[in-house]
Formats: sequence, structure tokens, C-alpha cells
Amino acid sequence: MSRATVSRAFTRPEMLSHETVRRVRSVAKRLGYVPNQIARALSTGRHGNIALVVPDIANPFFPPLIRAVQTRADDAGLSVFLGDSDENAEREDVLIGKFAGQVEGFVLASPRLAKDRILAHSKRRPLVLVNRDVAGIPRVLIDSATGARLAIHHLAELGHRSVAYIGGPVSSWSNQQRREAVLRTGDTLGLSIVEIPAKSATFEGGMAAVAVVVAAGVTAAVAFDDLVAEGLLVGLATRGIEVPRAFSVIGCDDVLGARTNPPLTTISSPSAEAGRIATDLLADALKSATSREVVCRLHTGLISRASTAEPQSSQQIR
Amino acid sequence: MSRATVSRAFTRPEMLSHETVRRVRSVAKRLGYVPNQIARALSTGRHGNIALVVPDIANPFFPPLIRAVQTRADDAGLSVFLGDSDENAEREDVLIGKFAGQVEGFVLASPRLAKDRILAHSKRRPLVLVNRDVAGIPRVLIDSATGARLAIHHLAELGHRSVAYIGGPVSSWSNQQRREAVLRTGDTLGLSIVEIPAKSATFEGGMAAVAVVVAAGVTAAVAFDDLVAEGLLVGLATRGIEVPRAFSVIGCDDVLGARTNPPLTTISSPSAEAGRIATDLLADALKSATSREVVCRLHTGLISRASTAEPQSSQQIR
DNA sequence: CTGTTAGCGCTTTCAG
DNA sequence: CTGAAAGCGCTAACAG
Repeated sequence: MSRATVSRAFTRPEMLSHETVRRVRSVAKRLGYVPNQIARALSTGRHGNIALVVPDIANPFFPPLIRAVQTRADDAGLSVFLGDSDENAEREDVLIGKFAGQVEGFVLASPRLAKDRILAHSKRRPLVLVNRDVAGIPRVLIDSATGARLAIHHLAELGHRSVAYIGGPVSSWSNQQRREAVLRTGDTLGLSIVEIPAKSATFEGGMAAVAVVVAAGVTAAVAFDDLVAEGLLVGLATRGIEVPRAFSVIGCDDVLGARTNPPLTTISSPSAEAGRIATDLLADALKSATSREVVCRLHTGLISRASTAEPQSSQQIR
Repeated sequence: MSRATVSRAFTRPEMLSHETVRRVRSVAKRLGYVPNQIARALSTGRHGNIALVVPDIANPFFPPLIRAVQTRADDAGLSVFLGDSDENAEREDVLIGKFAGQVEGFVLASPRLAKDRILAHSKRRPLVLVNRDVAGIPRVLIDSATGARLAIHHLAELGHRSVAYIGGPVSSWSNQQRREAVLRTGDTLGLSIVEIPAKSATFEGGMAAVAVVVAAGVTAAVAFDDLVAEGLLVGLATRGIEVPRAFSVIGCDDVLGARTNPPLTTISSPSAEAGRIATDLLADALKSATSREVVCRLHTGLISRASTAEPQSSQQIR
């Protein structure tokens, strides 16, 4: 009964006789013995840990993604460290550095980090991106541009002629996607689009934006995400502006379901799907070591609820 | 320039001459050398990893707690694994077992696990509980009972005579706390309390409960948490029952701010504070190895917004 | 202040 | 199918 035998009983039982395995296991249980994972990791160079870094765990967009990553990681026998960068590129950099020594790879969701830093980190460890488009790095992209286009078309069909885009974080790839799609589609359709940055991509940011939205004289707004849209909704209500009768609003991500009043029309976002795929991609990269370039685009759509309608007849154009 | 010197240059630079440290570091940088954390962990027996297990990361109660744990862990030089048990005791057990080999300790938030299993795990690793009261294990308890009492008093003062308690997960310590406080206070004040379990502690569960709440003939309800309360709110609105004019509702946890319509009166919950303290407790336990029994109680209060009012004059008692 | 020497607990050839 | 022995890369006495 050498240590090698014990080791094999746990890692390659097929190499041993049934009987031996049984015996080792039973004695181990009796003694409360469990293999030391650290030692095993040192010996094999593998420990099955990965890290997931998100900009803000409190943003409802991320929890479903986080869950998906965890579930999937679990299936692949991986454990996941979670890091929250607080929307801060530098903190993100530090976090990644801190994890680097103890993980086999990373999933970076909506990273705010500069491209060259991402590239640098990817030299050291396999790394897959969600909602960030860096050539040479495997990535899964939720293409909210398609949804944004649909949103503008929807608004145009209803008769809106001038609409606002309430922007999100400037370093957010998703925001750039949405912004461009809105601008471009508005242009194509002959709508006038006014860009209004939200102070922060939050409920409060949305509320705060109401004043300038109203001043802008638009009849509808599409917001960077549902949180901002919700802020818009209650800000509007506070001012006695009825949605959708007097004003239409469209959100993005579909994290609120029909909870708002009125239920929010929004652009769907398969975030769990993104997390799942990203994790699979990473798991593959870990075993094949061949990090071929993969980019996976996920589509979005418009979920029509009750926050959009035709503009009032007396349409004001400033 | 022995390996020991290199080691010391990274872990105890004060033992070396300035010059040597500088040289080692510079060479290391040039070569891209970084100490291998696994090997270090094997040698020292310490690696600074902890695990945080929550029942449902998508429940807005947890993200602030998770963040707090991470931030605090970071300050203490710890990295955190996150596990989501999906409200499932068995999965929780498995998760803990999986992590046990690679963490120095645990923070279990609102664990659904049976007491003896918790005790068993605590034998192997230091472990601190949030919102779970198991004698012998360090724990931080958000005492929502005080808030629940205030809620019932508030309702009684407004003139309500019969109110419903919409329950949450039965294995939840918090739910038991709230339920008992509501029942007891109602009793003291001579109110009639009717208990209604939510099918699930979610928005949908709240909506689904509306039918039986209405049938019960109560004039107010306090819900297990804000999610359920929100479901109640929109379910009530759907039936044309005006809140708070015709019905009052109180939530718990204060995770929605003033987002609901009407803004929800609720019981505050210092979840971030709880996470912070729990992490500090664990960090202490890790260094002192003296796991003295600590229990920290955090108080809650009633945040009065606009979802409660006097009952209608024609009060119906079935 | 710096070098030498044992391990930490496991996996893994290589022999039997 | 099982045992012996050589590390994985680092830290920690113990000497100098």
C-alpha cells in the first residue's frame, strides 16, 4: 500500500484492481483523508480554477451571466473566483493580476480595460471576453445593434420623428454598439437623434436625465439599459408626463420583465447564454491549448411591451 | 544568489539588503518571473482563498453583500470563490465540499443547509454564517424581527385590524424571524394575522399570492421581501386595487429604493454591513485560529414610503 | 545579510 | 496491477 497506490485510487482507479480501490477508499474515509488539492496542483500544474471579472455585480445584467458561468464551470469541473471591478479599469487590471497566479484562465465580462492591457494579460493566461471586441481574443458578443435598429424602426413606424439616445459608460463596448446603431438607423430613416449621456448608467442617472430629455423636445427615448430606462420612467411620471401616451421609452437588456409601470418595451439580451458560451470557450482553450480565434455573436430582439405608442398629435419639433 | 534569496526578496524583503532586493526584482522582471503561488501555498499551508456561498445571486439582496465581502477580503489579502446554491441545500453541501480543499474558510450567506451539516463543515474549516443562527459558529444576524415589529405597529396605528404575512422560503432563518415577529406582534396588538406562503420568494410568487390575499379579506400585507412585495403591488394594480388607498403593503430588505409605484414602504437591511463584518470575522478566525463564539446582531428599521395608509372605512372582516 | 538543506503532499515514470 | 524514487517550486530552519 504505497502512496502511489493511494494516489491512483483517487485519480486513476481504472489502473487498480477493484479490490484495492475499494480498500483504499474505505480506509481513507475512516481516517477522514482527502487528497490535498494544492499538492496535486503543484505536481500536475492544473487546479481547475478560473476567474470571472465583472464591472458591477449589482447591475442586474450580470447575475444571470455569473450564474451561467458558474453552472457551466461546475460541469467542466472548474471553480470560479469572482471579481468586481467597480466599473474601474485600473481596479480591473489589479484584480486580473491578483488572480493570474491562481487561475488557469479568465472570463472578462464587459471589461473596461484598455485593449493593450487585455492583450497583455492574454499572453499569460487564456482569456475570453464577453461584450468586448478585441481582435485575436476569443469573445462572445451580444449584438445589441440589431435590437437597437429594431427599436428605432419601431419608433419610426409609430410616427416618432425625433428621439433621444441616453448613453451609458463611454468605455462600454455595448454602449458604443447601441449608440452607433441608433444614430445610424435614425439617419437612414430620417429621424433626428439627440444624444444625451446619463450621468451614470443607473436608475438615478435615468431620473437625472429627464430634465434634458424634456428640454430636447423629443417624443421618445431609447436608453442604454433598463436601469436608465426605469429612471426615465419614474422621472417622467414625476413630471406628470404619461408614458406611453405623451412619451415613449425603450430600455435594453430585459432585466426587469413586466415589473415597471408601464411594462417596459426593451431590447432582449441573452446574457446567460453569453456566460455559458464564454465558459465553454474557456474550458476548450484550457484543454486544447490551441487558442484559435473564435468570435460568437448572439442576437437580440425587441420585446414589445407597453412603454411605446404613437406620439401625441401636436408633435413638437424644436 | 540562491533560490532562498529570491524567495526572500519577494516575501521578506526586510531580511535582505536593499541592493539585493533591487537586483533580484529587476532580474525577475526582465525574465518575467513571478513566484508560483501554488508552490508557495504547498510550502506554507496558506494561500489566502476563501469561499462565499449564497443561495441566489440574482436576488438583489445578495449583490451588495457579495461586493462587501470581496472588498473586505481584498483588504485582507484574500481572494474569494463564489458559489450559488440555487436555494438548494444539497447543492450547497456539494459546493462547500468542492471548495473545502482550496479555501481557508467560508462565509455562508443565508445557508439552507441543515444544522448538522453546517456543524460538520465547520469542523474542517473556519466558517462564518450570515443570517443563520447556529450555536457555536460565528455569525452575523440581520435582525429583521425588530423591523417586522415596527411594520406591524405602523399598520396597527394606521388602523388596520387584519393583515397578511406573505412568507418566504421555509428553510430561511430570516423568514422564520420575520414570520414569528409578525405573528407575535400581531397577537400582542390584537390584530388578526393570516399567513400566506408565497409559491416562491419572487416577483411571480408575489403576483400569484394576490388572489388568496384578496380572498383573505385583509387590508394590508407584509411580504417576506421586496421582490414578493413588488409582485403584490403589480398584482394588486392589475386587479384595480389601489395601493395604498385600498390596500397597504410593506416589503423587506429595501433593495428597490423608490423605484416601485407607489414607492414601497419596507424594512431596511444592512446587507453590505453584514458582508463586511462576516469577512472581518473570518479573517480574524484565519489568523488567530481561536474560533471564539461571536454573534453580531445588526438592526433594521422601517423605511416609510408611500405604500401604506389607513384602511378604507368600510373595512371588511370575513 | 545570504547560502544549504530539508521537506510541503502529490503524481509520475520506471521497474518489477 | 503495484511499489520505489524523483521531482513540482517554494519556504523555513539552521548555519555561516
